[in-house]
Amino acid sequence: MYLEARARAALTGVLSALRVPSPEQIPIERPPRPEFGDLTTRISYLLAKPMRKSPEEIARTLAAKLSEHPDFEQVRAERGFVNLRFRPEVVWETLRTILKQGDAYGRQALGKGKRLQVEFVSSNPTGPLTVGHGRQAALGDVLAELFSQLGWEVTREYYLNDEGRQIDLLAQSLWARYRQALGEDQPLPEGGYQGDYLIPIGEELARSWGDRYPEWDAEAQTVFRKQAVDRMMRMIKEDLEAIGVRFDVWTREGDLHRRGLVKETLEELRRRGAVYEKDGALWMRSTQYGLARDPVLVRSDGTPTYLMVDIAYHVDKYRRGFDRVIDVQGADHAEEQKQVKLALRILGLPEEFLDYCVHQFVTLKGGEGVERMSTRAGHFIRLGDLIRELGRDVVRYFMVMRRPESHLAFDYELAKKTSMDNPVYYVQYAHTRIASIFREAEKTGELPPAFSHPTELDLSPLTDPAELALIKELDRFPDVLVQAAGFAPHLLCEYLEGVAALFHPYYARVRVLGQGRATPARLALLAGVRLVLRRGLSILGVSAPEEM
RNA sequence: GCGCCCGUAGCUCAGUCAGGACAGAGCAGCGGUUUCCUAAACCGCAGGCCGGAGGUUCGAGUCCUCCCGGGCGCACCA
Repeated sequence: MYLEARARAALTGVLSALRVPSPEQIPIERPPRPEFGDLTTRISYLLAKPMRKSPEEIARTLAAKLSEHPDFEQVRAERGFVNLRFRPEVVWETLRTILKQGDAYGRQALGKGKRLQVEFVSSNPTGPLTVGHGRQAALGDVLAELFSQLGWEVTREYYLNDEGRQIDLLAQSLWARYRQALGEDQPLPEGGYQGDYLIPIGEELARSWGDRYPEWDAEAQTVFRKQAVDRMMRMIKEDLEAIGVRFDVWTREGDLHRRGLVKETLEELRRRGAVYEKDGALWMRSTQYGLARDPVLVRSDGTPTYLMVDIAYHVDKYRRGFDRVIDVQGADHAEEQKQVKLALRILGLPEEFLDYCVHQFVTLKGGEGVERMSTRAGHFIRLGDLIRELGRDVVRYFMVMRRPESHLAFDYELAKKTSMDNPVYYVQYAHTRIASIFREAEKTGELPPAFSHPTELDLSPLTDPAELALIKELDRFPDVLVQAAGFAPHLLCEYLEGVAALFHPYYARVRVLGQGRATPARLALLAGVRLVLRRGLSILGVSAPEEM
């Protein structure tokens, strides 16, 4: 970003000197090949029409003028592009500004003074978290952290659906397990929860309660509902802890009802003419607004649907003063999302208030087939088991290393490897190697009196192309964070792998310690690399180990 | 049937939002490298009509239309 700003400044100056109308946005990009320079602009293509000249000719004019600028070592007009290569002095200055910022490097003020809520996981308390929830947990947590880096005040929230039919079904399933533990041949209810995880809980309840609840009556229902939800939440919280996610706010569906919010929201929708009655139920007029169907808001038995409560919940989020809300959800909720957005529009909330980060499902590569996981059918892999096997770092990293809207084929064999084939270790090991050099430097007394005054560092020994390339890559970090926050955390993974991929060969080829004047300069470079790796990994919630 | 997402190297994926220079990475494959800050490494080679067909454009992996293949959704479930 530093280099881009310098290039932009230079280009703006030249355009006005040549009295060329500068377009709103001067495109400055990284060229596809290093031979084309550090940065490139295709501005000539944009100016070709208004100036009635060929891009090649414009590029030549711009290049001639730009080559007088002190920032550039080389300026070339090639096929209509203007390719820029910076003088090493400018690159060294870049490293100095990075080191000066220290741990603040990459932090930005884009969202300053604004409040953001990220709602994610929000898994129903009907079973332990699955691998699929793991993707959502990692995604939501990393997104939240990214926005926080960009200056937003972020709240992580979990919506807890602890009422309704699924919970009844769960409670009855647990009761059946309890009866089974007492030796009774009690079948699970139809459509009940078949997973093994209810068996030990049923056994435990049988031990402490004995035969106290022989019938599935009102009393048993109340008791088993509470018991089931409590036990499931305990499991879920354990799994969340294992993957390293902490929520600031837990909202229970029951609270929304108690506060009268659901009723109130329904009334408002009705007042705005978006509700009608049919077959004893209340429906929303979604088809009038171009959606495929009208959904039910209140069932004929008077209970609100999940959608109705969800709408009310989002109104509540708005009232709580958030400027923006991001819901991380699986692709199977697409229809629901359209309905909620429509309802909010009808209620007069701003269009940009709510955004969905939609992600596809996780399958296990190399496993038996690609069967979809289902909590109800008891067919799933527990997130907690995966973390115990692979570690939090690997699981978190693998969950966000692909674009959310792509299916994630979790490569278990690769995840299990502790070699640098595993991208997590590849990045972490770069950090470790640097840490090791600094430990060694301390021993040999080559560690300069800290890098607290980077302005005084003599970086001129950094002339190796790999050294300059590394600094230019470090310069991208703030920009990568902005891009990654656009629901694309995988870009941060790719970036970190790229930094590591520049560092490892450099490490293998160039010695840092015992190189006279070059040593402090190279240590400064390494300090910059270490800083960016540490910052990037920390945003992903992955550790940056000193040793491995 | 309708709607949304995906289809890029043997495999897993970037690049598609803002169209531009001979299409990138990792793994797998093949070949090489180790007196020195951890070889849990490094270097090199090979590998692709970017699912298909049209269209827009000076220029299309990228935009538009249609088709094919895969996933998801189309409940008074959540």
